[in-house]
Amino acid sequence: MSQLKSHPKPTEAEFNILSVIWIKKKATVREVFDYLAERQEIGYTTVLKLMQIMTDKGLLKRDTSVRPQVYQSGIPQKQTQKALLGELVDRAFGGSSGSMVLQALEMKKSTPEELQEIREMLDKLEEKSA
Amino acid sequence: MSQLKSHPKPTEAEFNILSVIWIKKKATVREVFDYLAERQEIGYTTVLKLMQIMTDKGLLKRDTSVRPQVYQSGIPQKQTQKALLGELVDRAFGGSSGSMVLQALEMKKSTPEELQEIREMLDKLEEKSA
DNA sequence: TCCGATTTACGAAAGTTTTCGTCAAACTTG
DNA sequence: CAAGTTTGACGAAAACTTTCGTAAATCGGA
Repeated sequence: MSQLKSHPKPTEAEFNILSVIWIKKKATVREVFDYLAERQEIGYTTVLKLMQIMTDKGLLKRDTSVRPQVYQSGIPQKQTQKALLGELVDRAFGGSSGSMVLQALEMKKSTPEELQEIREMLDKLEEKSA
Repeated sequence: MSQLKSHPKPTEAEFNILSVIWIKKKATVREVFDYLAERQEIGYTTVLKLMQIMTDKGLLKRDTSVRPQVYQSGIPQKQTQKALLGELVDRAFGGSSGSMVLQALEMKKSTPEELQEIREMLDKLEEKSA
C-alpha cells in the first residue's frame, strides 16, 4: 500500500494538487476539488483518485480517523522547491542561477521587504567569496 | 506536417533534448544522442523520434539540405524560461518570486559578475517603487 | 433507525508520452 | 559501382498519466 522509498517527482496533475495543499496546509478532497474546479475542468472523483495515488506514493499524508478525511503534504515544500528549481536552472538556464534570478526579478514584482532580504542575501554571499 | 500554432509546452523528454540544443545551438541527432547517453539510458532512435516529433510541433527547426540533418531550437529560450519560471513560481512558491530568488541564491553559487548584475537590477526595481 | 446525501474505494477506459524494431535512403570507401 | 555504415521515416508496442463509472461505506437529519 504505502510506498516508503524517497518520493517520486510529482506529475503535472499531482503538482496542481500539491500546490493547493501547500496553500491550505490541510484540506479535504472536496476543498481541493472546489479550488481546482474554479480554474480548470476536472471531476471530483478524478481529484480523489489522484489524491489516493499521491498518498500511496507518499506525496500526501492523510488522516483517516476523521470524516471527511483530511490530507496534508507528505513532503516538505522546501525540499520540493529546491529540487524543481535546481532542475529548472540546469535545464532551462544552463546551470546559471544568476541569470535565472535576473529573469525572475524583471518578470514579477516582489515586495520591498523581499527586495531587502535579497540584498542581505547578496551581502552574505559576497562576504564569503571575498 | 509542421504545426504552426503557438508552441505547446515541451514534455519531460522533449525538455531534455531542448536543453542540449540550447547549449550547443545546433546539433545533429547523433550529437544530441551522445550527450544524453552519457547521463541516461536512451536509444538512438528514441532521440531521433522525439526530435522529429518536436520538429512537427515547432519546438525544433531542422535543416534538411545537409546530411546529417542539423537541428536548432524552434522557440526562443527566453520565452520558454519565462513560461516555465512563471509556472514554477506560481505553483511551488505561491506566486512569490522573491522567496524563489532567495532560495535560488542560497542554493547555487553565482559568479560575482552575476551578483553585481542582480544588485543593479534591485536598484532599478527600487527606484520604480520609490 | 431509516433515507438521502456525501465521501471513499475500486477498476478499468481513454489519452499521452516514451521507447524501439524494421526497413529505406543517403553516404562512404575501396 | 558494390558492400558496408550511418541516418531517417514509420508504425506500433509499452509504459505511464489522467479520467470516470459504479458501487460500497459513512454521515446527518427526520
